[in-house]
Amino acid sequence: MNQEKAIKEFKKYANQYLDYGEMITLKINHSLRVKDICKVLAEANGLNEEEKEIATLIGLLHDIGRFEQWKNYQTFKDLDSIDHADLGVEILKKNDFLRKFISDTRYDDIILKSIQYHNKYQIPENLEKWEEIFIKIIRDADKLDILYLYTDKEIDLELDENAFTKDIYQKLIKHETINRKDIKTKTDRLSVSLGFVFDIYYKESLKILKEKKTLDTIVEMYQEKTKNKELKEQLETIKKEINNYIEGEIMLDKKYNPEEVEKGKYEKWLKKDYFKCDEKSTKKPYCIVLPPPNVTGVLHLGHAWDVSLQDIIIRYKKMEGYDTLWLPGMDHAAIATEAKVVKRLKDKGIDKYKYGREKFIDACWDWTKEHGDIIREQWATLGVSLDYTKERFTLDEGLSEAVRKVFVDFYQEGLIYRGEKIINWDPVAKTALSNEEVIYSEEKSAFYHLKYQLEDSEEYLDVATTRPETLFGDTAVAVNEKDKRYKKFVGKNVILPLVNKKIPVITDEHADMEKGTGCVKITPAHDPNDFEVGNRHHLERIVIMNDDATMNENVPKKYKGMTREECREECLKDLKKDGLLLEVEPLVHEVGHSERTGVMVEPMVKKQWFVKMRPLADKVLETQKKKNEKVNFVPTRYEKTMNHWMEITYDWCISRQLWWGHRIPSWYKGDEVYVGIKAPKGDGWVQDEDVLDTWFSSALWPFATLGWPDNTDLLKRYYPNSCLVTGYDIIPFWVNRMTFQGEKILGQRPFEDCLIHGLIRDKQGRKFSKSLGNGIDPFDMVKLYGADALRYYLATDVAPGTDMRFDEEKIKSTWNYINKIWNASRFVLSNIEDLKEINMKNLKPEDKWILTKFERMLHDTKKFMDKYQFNNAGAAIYDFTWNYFCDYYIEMAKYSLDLESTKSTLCYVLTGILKLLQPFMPYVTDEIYSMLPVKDSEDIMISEYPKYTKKYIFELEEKAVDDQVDFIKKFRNVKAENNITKEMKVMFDTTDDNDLIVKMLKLQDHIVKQPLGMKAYKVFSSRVKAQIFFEKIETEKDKAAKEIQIKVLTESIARREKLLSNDNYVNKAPKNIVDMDIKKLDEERKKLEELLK
RNA sequence: GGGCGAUUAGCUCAGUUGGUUAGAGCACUUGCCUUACAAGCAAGGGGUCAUAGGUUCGAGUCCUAUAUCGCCCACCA
Repeated sequence: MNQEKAIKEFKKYANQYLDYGEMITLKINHSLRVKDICKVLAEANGLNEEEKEIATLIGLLHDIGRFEQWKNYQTFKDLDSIDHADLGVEILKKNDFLRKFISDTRYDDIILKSIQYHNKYQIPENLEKWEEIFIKIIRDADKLDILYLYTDKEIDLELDENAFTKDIYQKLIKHETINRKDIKTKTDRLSVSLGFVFDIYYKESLKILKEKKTLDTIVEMYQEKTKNKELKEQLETIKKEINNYIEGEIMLDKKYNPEEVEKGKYEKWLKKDYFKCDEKSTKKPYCIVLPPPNVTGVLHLGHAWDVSLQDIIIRYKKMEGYDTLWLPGMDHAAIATEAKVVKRLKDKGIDKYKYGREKFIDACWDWTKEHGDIIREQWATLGVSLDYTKERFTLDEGLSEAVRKVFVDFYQEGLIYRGEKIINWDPVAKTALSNEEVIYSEEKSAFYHLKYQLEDSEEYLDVATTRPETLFGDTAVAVNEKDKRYKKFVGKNVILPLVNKKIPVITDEHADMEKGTGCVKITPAHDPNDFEVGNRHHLERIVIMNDDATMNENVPKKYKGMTREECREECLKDLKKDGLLLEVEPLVHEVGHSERTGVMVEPMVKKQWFVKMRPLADKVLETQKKKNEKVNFVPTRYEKTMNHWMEITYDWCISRQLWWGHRIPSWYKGDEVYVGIKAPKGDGWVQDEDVLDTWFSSALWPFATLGWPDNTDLLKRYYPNSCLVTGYDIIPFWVNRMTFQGEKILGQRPFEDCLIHGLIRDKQGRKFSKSLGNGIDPFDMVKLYGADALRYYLATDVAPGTDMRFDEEKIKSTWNYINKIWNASRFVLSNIEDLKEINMKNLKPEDKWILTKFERMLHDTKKFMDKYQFNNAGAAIYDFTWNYFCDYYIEMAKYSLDLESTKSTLCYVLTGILKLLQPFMPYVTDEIYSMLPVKDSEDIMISEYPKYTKKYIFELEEKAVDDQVDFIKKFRNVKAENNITKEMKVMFDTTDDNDLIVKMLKLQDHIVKQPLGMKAYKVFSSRVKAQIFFEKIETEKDKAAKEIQIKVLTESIARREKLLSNDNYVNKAPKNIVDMDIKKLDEERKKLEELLK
């Protein structure tokens, strides 16, 4: 039969891949090539081209594993002539890349396992024996990751002469970039792709078992085939076992799968209204308002960090019995959003100004809706418990009302005024900017020394400037009064170059004798300092630029219409021509750029609205001195950041020449100005075209969202907010402004605590930026490791207030941690199914021990949680869970799983761990909690946080078991260090009950009652003493190690002896510290004695 | 120029009012298929806590100076 026909035939069966028998028969009969089998199966599984290729590779990898004679294979001569399995081995041996590739995917384990099993279950001679092995293997199936069973050589594949090895080898090389996740998925789908191998990949087999398909089918099939009565009966038993297994033990997959766990949970929580606050509740209120993300974009890692911290606080407080409100919302982000919408329209060929204000604002609302939906979806993915019924927007009706009221009130009080000042002008967005919106960056430039000729004289002034093009706006030259060099010039006029206008030489303190030449040209309309000088000397302000920073009619015709940059070039040329350019001195200096548009900011005189800051800032500084009224920053050092800002702040320019935002509630008619919440009556009034700085509205966020200016129940209950969480970069923009607004408007701090976190950087410590291309999408991390792992990592990686370097490895290791919890839970759950209630009677010492350890950990954890030290809280729980509960208690519990006390303890402690972790990992804890046989509430997130109780502190048992653990560790250490193996015998010198130790160390077959006549090594803790007898040849290395140990011990003993003989120390140091030293000294002496024997 | 912070293992970070032999994760070495987990278990190696002084019975921790790095603010004719 030719290959084509065979493939066609095989295709028919490809979808029924569960029937191994058929597959084998087919493949054998048709001599199908592995390549073709893979291809067909890939197609049947609906894989695309690329996946198909990977599938083929996986097929080969599976195949490598079946090879047994690899040890005999010596050379790698001819790719085409060798068996593909040989090739696999050779590739493994010779190709580092592939080794790594396979190692990364854990395939080397699979391969090793398969070889091991190959050895364990000998290849049978005939079908009868084959069945026996098959039964054995089915019995083992639930314990194994993967099984390979080879029939015999006859049914191996026959490769045709054009073995595909070379081809596949090439492909393997090509696929360096396949990541593990892909392999895993594809493997699952293809785990039965090679019919000549029985590979029951665990996950697949679980599915199959659950669906009661394959194993039943296979068992039945072999029941039919076999004539052996005994076998038939055995198979029947297996069938029963399988059924029990399906119904009983299998509740959780062997490996933690975040995708499965997280599916549907958020919807469930929403449906049950778990996130809603309860204004009517008698519980204590706890409120956080979410820093509203800008609707400009989607959430990034920084947001994920920010919301994770808040969610942890909210979930913790909820479990602690508070009525929690976490109020979500978004920020209209005036200039940022406007810039994005302008760009979007521009891409469509639409000009903002031609489009018109109304239509433009509609376009902004469309943008807002689109991005709002994405952001809400992202919140859901992260599992954050926001109360969506209270969601707000900084530009919604209520906020608009609040904004207008504040504006009008402040205006009437004189805290808001309109005036001409130098402001930072963004010539692209054509709007004013606040100081905070200007970013300074270094730029290469030059000091240009210009010749300002004295009127009617040959003498001149050397005026240095970095901006020669602004000379058209010059109205004076200033020198310092004390500067003797220029005394004679004062009061005279100089000729302004290029325009030949006379301007006066004046004295002003602004001119610094030390700097430059000591002469400053004064351009009052285009420099903040010069503006001040101009005010002092009543100088004319000549604005020389249009709003787009091109030169206007106040410059000579030649330059009109040029950009700033063009004008500078042209001026320099002309100055040089006239011999007025004295010197060009290269210089690097900081130049201000617009945060949003990136363009160089032009200082310009403009009429703008301002908030008078001094009285507001002073009020904050006053309040911050009062312990019970101030905003408490965590960490406290950020208090200084705010205070410093409050001290140096000056008037806040709040008007923006934009369309998207709160329009200024001010109307004009001729010279008349009306400021009010509503438009004035009568005709002819025109409203101010400008809108307010976005931070003006977000500064009202902590109370406007709760209903202010109405005195609502919500406001009364949740203001001041309990806590605010944000990054330190936002302190000047937002935290400060919320603080003075809250204190001014409501007379109280906006929030009691302010938890500050840092910025996220990449692994090299660089900021994430688009230009570097080092951005990480948090939701890619969620896809790979789950939201729980991401949240836990973000919350626990660094101490509060510090920057974080993003490290994917750490998220991976968090996955490991969750997997550990997952598996511990599987173990516990499978052993406490029949538990009806927690019964703490007849506790064994180890039960009391773990309960005590738990209580102690709980005590610490709560302390850390209350101080927002999630890194410490996380570490405390981690240490307990892994190093005490998993490594010791579960191991100890294995010997008394039938006792109710053990089951109760397991359940109690596991429940406790889950509850403590719930705020960090809401999804996986919800999943496991839901399977507990005994629990105190429907879902974990509404359950009570464990309360510290002395009831479960058992100091005696704690010490006793601590000592046993100490002994176990020491014993293992001695064993490992001395290479003591199976032959050892152990004798306990102490008569106490050492049952637990014997079991934990698996010493049952090694106990002797009398000392043996061979080398003995003493192992002792405070209470347990034992001797290990073993044959040992002491090597040089051992001797050297012993020497070092003796040296270290001797030094330590000497140090301690000296310390303890120091009366100063013994008298002044705390007793427990001294006692500790005495105890340690004693132990060290004993140990040394032992070593010197 | 003013202010704030950092410097601890190869890497990323903890380290509480000064107190046991300075910890964790990853990486590394050795052994292990151990009935929850091999993405695991057991054991181990690895640190002059940036440097120099000081206070103290005792300093990673407090003080002073220096170096390096980072951030914020201001200035920049």
